[in-house]
Amino acid sequence: MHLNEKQLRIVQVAEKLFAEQGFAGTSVRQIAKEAAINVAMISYYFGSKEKLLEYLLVNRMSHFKIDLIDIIEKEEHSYTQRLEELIRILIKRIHKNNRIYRIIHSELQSSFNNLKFDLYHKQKRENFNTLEAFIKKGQQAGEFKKDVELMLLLPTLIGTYFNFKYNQKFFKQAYKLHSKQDIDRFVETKLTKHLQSTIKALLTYEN
Amino acid sequence: MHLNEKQLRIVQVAEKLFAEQGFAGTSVRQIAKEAAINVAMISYYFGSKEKLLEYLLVNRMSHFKIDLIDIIEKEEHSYTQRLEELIRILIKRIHKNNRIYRIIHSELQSSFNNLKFDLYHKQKRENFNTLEAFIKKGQQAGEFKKDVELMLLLPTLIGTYFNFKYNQKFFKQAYKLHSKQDIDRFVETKLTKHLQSTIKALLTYEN
DNA sequence: GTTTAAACTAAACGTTTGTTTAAATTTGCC
DNA sequence: GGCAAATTTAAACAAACGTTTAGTTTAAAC
Repeated sequence: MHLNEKQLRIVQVAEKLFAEQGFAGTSVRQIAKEAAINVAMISYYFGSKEKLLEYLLVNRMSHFKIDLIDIIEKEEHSYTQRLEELIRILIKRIHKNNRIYRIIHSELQSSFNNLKFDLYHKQKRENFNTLEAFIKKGQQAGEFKKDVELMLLLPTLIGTYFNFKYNQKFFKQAYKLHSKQDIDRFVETKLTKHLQSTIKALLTYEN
Repeated sequence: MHLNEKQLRIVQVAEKLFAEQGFAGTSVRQIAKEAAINVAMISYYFGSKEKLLEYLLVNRMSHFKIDLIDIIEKEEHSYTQRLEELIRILIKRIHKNNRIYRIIHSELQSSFNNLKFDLYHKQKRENFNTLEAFIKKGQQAGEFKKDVELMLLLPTLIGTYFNFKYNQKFFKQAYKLHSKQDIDRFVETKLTKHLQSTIKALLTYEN
């Protein structure tokens, strides 16, 4: 499905508002107003508000699968170096797509019909498998220690980012992050470095 | 304000539903039905749906301030031991109050009038200050290394927990956590241990 | 210039929303 | 038992909700 200019505007506004106010907290009239289109166009193009969300999720989720393979297989670098690069890419990707993650987080628990979240779970598992395989190889190579709860590595990475995001107002004043650029830079530098140090320490520190 | 039986039921049901479905996604009629009271009673006792949320937030937030002092000042234990105990208590507390945290996370970004969140920010800062003071003492004692992004320690702790929580369906099947007790035990053991190892590694591992 | 399908609009639809009302019931006090 | 206040109820309220309708405009094809 190729989106025309108006459809694109609807999707973009919906993504922003769903992320900020939740699905139930956003009315189709608000979307229409902000996208400068008639309310009926949402039903006309997407069928319903629910289906607009579905379109959003399914189409944006395809960006989720992280091309970690390229980084992981760079055998000229140490496992630690590759781990750092991997974390950098992961956080960059999540920061870029943080809106769709926020929508999923809030809708995942309410919706009983989790059919549209199957893809999410599938990609989550794939990402985990890739990461697990990499770390196990690093453990065999003796660079990473064993006895680590691998399943909780991604929650620590992703969770740290989102707890920062959810408490943005708090960190904005603490770190004097005034503009969007300030925040982008903070995520790219301080937050990424923190996570690199943390996971590296966990995987290499003995006892 | 002392709550009678019905008021208590309203507050408990509201907390559950707001956490699961969001504030906008929950209707007063649904709260009334689940609490087995008449819809009008919500307005009668709390004034409005909005004020019910406010009551919930203000009253439950008083549980947030963590009595870390007792642990921190146990000078017969090493800083590392105290750190581990501190993390255990923190996660236990968050897990117990996870609903109110979820409500705050989702409403914090939507509400412009963040007056009712001032208390939240205040307590967040206090908790951070306590933790910061403790770690700095540990650094002076030579037990903890320097050059750590202290401000991001709590996001890593709390964020890991909530990313686990938000993806509960995923972890339920991965770890075969069928009952609520299974989850409680997982949080108490595996997740807590993971965080203890992680933060300990970060604070003690050199380079 | 006429035809046809797609794009678009304003208005109306039936529900559901949070809240109020007015009457009924319960409670505690004398 | 009688009375006033507090509690509880069902019904009604206006406003907002997502969606549909019926009609108009636009644009391309012939």
